[in-house]
Amino acid sequence: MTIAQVAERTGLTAHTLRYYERTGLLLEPPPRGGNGHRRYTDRDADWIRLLSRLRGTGMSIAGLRRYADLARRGEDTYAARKELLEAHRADVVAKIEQLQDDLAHVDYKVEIYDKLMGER
Amino acid sequence: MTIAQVAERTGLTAHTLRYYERTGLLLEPPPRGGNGHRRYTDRDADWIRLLSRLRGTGMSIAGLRRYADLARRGEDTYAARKELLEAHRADVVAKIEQLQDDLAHVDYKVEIYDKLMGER
DNA sequence: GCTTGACTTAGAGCGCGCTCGAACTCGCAG
DNA sequence: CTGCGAGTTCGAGCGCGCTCTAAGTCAAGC
Repeated sequence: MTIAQVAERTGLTAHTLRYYERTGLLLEPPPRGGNGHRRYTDRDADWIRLLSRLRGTGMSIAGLRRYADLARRGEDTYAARKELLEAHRADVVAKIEQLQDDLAHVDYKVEIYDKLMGER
Repeated sequence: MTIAQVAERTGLTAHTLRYYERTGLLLEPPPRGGNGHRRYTDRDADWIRLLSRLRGTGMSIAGLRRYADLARRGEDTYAARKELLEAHRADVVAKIEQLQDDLAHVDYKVEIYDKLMGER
């Protein structure tokens, strides 16, 4: 798979994919074809999709790097990786709750406008 | 109320409060006491808390400014303000859904670790 | 009178996560 | 042979939202 195809499949840009690689987020740098172009496997793409989803939930690049570092060290780190994900999960749940709470106040404000405008 | 008290009540820092003022997020600059210090009213604090909550839900500074600009123009803009909030609300709801979706994938990944580790 | 502490200003600096530009190399189609 | 398009590298630049520094003012307490 070319970098453009991975970009397509993950929703990231080719620029970002190279940046992620540079910054140590891939398990290993994808090998190159004869022309020097990166050749990604499906597993690479799956890994990157996971990264992308973790980013989507607000995990920092540093967090992703920690996770990648663990993953690179093999199955000894299953427990640590699971813990990392669970800790992150808790963060996300808290964030969602905070969002819902803030949203309730926004809703309240909208209601006030309804009343001010005569409940049209 | 002093800037420190508003900071306390809103969870923002005094630095940030001055920054928000500079950047046009307040309805009007708070008047100064004899010593040149800002004197905030409860209504100021309420407004800032709303700003803070909107920020908390991911509204950009530019979005807050648009909202503040409308608010400053008086009751003619009730409808516009309500629309702005409702549009933002929709964004937030979408974001929450996306978070939950991404979270489901993280959960799935955690389960995989459970299995790999023998469901301890 | 001096220190302390809370405030003031203008403006610089920063951390994050990209994002882009410039210059280059390939392989291929016309 | 000449483009063209897709890739490459390195490094700079950027947008956002603060965050902080430096230097100053003022009021109150010792």
